[in-house]
Amino acid sequence: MGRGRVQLRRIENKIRRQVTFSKRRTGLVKKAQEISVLCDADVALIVFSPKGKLFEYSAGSSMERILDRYERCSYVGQDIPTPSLDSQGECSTEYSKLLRMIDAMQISLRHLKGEEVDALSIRELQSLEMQLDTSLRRTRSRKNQLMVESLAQLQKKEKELKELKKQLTKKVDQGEDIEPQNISQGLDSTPPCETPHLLPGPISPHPPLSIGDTSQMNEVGEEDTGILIRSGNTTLPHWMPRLTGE
Amino acid sequence: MGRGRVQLRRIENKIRRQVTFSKRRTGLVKKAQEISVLCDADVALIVFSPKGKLFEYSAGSSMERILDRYERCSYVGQDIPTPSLDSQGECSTEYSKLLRMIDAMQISLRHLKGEEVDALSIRELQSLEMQLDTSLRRTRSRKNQLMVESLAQLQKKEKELKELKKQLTKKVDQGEDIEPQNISQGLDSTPPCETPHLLPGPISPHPPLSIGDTSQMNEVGEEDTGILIRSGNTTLPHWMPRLTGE
DNA sequence: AACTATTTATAAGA
DNA sequence: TTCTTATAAATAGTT
Repeated sequence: MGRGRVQLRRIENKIRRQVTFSKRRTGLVKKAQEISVLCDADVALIVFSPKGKLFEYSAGSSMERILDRYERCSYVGQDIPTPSLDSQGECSTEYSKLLRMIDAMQISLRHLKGEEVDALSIRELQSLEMQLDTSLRRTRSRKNQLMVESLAQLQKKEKELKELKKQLTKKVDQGEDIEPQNISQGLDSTPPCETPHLLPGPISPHPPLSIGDTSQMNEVGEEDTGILIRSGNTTLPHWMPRLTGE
Repeated sequence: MGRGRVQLRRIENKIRRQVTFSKRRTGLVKKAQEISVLCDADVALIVFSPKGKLFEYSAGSSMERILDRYERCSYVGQDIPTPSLDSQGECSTEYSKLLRMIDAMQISLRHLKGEEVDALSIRELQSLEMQLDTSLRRTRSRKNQLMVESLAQLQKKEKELKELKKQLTKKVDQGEDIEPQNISQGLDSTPPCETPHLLPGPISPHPPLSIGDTSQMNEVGEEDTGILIRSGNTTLPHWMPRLTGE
């Protein structure tokens, strides 16, 4: 996408490489954000420039959360790190203990994930079934609880916004000046539901990739309008349709 | 890039969302690879589909390496030269890795057991819910399969016994002598029921007759030699009561 | 999974 | 770095 065909190899010219890096990093982040929004996915992106500078971006959840989740997922079914040359006897004793533990846990995990159930007896299957049933109940219950809370928050927010709008309209009609801070105050103060995924992040020193659109990636803005309702409308969270749709 | 302008919001149509996710995920990975090659950068990309499936990609270094580096960076602020492969504390490095692994797995286990679900976000709860639902289906399906097979075996056995009985009665009526060994062959050779789990492979093509409860199709389906159960009496297996109980 | 009409991303240039 | 522009790429809708 540019005036020349792209060669898939390292750009030798230092300047050009730096420029390309900057541009493409921006593009990558934008793509990441788009897939997150469009497809309701959690995305984490970590980039180290050749100079060792860190750039990070996450969408859907915080980076920390996504990385935790990643570890949880990737460990399951993962082969156990090679017991690098058990050199010391003491070491390997403890080590093998852990290995056995991991082994057992992996089996449990697989069963709870419905894998390898062919290896189970009827008795075991029954107990597993009960366990899963309980888990499912609790999970659904908790999910519902959060949804209800979230919904309440949204309704409250909507109400506040309407009120605010009314006041603003009134002031404008009176030709008065409006304190921007008032607006912020009105919109802020949100402890509630599912974090919207702004960067809590440490990095990204350089800023504002003011690319042509609503990029919410960057800078640690101290304040933020926070939750789900940006762009001043009543957009509902992604799970909302389920309340009525199913 | 497509026939319509892209709306920056969640795609409601499930199919379209899934397709878009797949396409864009591919694109994202490609971009990540390109920036890595062109600009000599290390890139790590982690994506969770809305269903909770993990996709990962890394370029320049291994995912593990990049995440380690990330953690170090995010604590401090700037890069630290790559630590050459475990050179010093081989033992403790490996060991602590196992510990972390165990830690992560324990959390997964708890969640799958419906414990500590309060710590999860709505998103995560949804994905957990789907996972559990799948597991439950599979477990029930497999259980049913075993029950059906077990039942079939029992019926077959019963039939054989009746046949045997008929023959014996006949012979007795004819006043003939009967070989005790014949009887033994017919009746014995039987450990307790509930043995259908020694099979190496998938079992039985019998459709899951709706015995226990409603369950869905199971992806298993292979040849079956109809081996199993060597049960030789008409004692019902322990799970029988549930057939009527549920 | 393939095919295009379009929209997007971006390499060069300024 | 940022803007502009010509062009290469990505991809939404369709088959």
